[in-house]
Amino acid sequence: MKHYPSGKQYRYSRQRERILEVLRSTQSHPTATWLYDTIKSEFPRLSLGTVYRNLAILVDQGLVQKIDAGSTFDRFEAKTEPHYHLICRKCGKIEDFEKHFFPEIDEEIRQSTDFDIEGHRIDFFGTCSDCNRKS
Amino acid sequence: MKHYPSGKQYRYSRQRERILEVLRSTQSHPTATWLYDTIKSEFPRLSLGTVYRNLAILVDQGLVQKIDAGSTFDRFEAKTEPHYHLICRKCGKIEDFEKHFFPEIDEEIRQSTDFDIEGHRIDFFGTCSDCNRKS
DNA sequence: TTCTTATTAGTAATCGTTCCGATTATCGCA
DNA sequence: TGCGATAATCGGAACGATTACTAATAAGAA
Repeated sequence: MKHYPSGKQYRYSRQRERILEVLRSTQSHPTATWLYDTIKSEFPRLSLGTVYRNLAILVDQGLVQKIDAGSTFDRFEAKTEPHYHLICRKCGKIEDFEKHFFPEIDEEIRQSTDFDIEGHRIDFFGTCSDCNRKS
Repeated sequence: MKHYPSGKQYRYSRQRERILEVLRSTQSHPTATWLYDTIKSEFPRLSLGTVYRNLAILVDQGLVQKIDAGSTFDRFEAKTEPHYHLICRKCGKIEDFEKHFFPEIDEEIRQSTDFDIEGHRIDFFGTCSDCNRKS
């Protein structure tokens, strides 16, 4: 997703207002295309690019969260033991973290949902030591 | 990624063996393209499709893990309070989970790494109640 | 209203990933 | 060993989500 500068002042747009309304009114976690299809009848000339651009702006404003892997690429690893990942927000580097594992949290979750929980993943976000040194 | 049936018998392939070797020998979390570039010199006629297919097979065999968002689409939500996600492995549905939050695990991780930890994400994987009913 | 400039629509381009047909390699079995 | 069945490869085209570009439109200040 394109990065929009934090703190920028944006003009009002009916499309963006409506995108936020729809996002707030649903329990699901929509894709850009689903939002486009949903609002298209209200804005017959709506463009998919407009949906993407406004989502990026809403993320910049802190009104919307994007659920992703922190990277547009699939990444692979041969380590199959349970472990967590440290993901650097600046350079995208992924490091393994193996000092702690929390098997007990699966059990805590199982007690409050009807999902059949198989396991979990934890990603820690932050800045790696290399990027810290540079800035 | 294409799904390969679990438990299937696969024939030996030099390309696949090498892909696994390289994955096991690196600390990084490579992309398919990086693997392709890395072993291209050993297999001058290597195809990128071969890398993708063999990665999918290795994942099926449990020898490799794929790090992704569980979906090829970006997904968005307007809920900005901290919460976790329940992701259904069968239908891809994402549900919010808000009964527990574990702020203390950031602190535990901070003590054993030089990453500057800002926060974390937890995704629980399993089967949703709808899919459980159907099967 | 008028002027400036951010936003939009429409379309083309990009890029990671998957698919397809022809060729090659693996491997069970004679 | 050699044969036959078929899985795996290669090369390139196709696909799908996302981004980039440009002319037209709309927001908002004066």
